[in-house]
Amino acid sequence: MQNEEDEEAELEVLAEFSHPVPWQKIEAQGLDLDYALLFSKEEADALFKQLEEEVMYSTGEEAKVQVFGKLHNIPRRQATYGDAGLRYTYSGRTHLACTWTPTLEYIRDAVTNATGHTFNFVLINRYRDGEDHIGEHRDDEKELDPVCPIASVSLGAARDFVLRHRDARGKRGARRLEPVKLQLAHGSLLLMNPPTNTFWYHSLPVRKKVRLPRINLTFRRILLISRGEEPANVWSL
DNA sequence: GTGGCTCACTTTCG
DNA sequence: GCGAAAGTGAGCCA
Repeated sequence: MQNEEDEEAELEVLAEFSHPVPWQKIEAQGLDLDYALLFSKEEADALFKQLEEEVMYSTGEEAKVQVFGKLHNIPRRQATYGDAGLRYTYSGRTHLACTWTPTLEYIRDAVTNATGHTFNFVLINRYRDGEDHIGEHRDDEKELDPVCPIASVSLGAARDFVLRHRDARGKRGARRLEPVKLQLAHGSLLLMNPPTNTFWYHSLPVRKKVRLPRINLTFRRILLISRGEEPANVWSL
């Protein structure tokens, strides 16, 4: 009897977030992605609005990066939230994660419900319009749990997302591997499964025609460091 | 000491 | 005008 009640309670919890998620699998050499629409338009609209009110983005020196000897403002806004005490470094600067907000916890739990994975950290990138962007990079830091995918939730304007194999980059790519291009929609979830981030770089290029903002949340699981004080290095997409 | 890697802006080309 | 690609260096790390 008790077991039946437990099962019922568990089903209620699951139902809170359960959406019929029709996953789309995207595969190439060393690349393994799952893409789905996680939130309805109405729910995504509401979440976007709440995040606009709740999220506190980095300012000042934390929002700058040195590239080729010159200091630039990063072409987007960034914030980090997560379990207490988690830290990360960005271009030589260490940041402390803010504690979860109710909206971030809701989205995190929805992602967990849809994927079966748990996350202790989220990097938030806000792209004001199509001029804001991020260059090619990988999220392959050793502090990330190697078996846990990185889950990317998109809210707001749809933006192109481009992946390129590491051997196809540079003046003359060693191998002819076509880039993989996706459009990340409002309310969508993209899972980057291992070993994608070992072999593939990803970027969010400039798109002049995009006039509206986009908020991207990349949920990760950072391994807790038992000794030493090395911070985790975390990027984005 | 050395080599690999990283970041965004500017310029060039199609 | 737009998008893609190349060229640009200081700092960090193994």
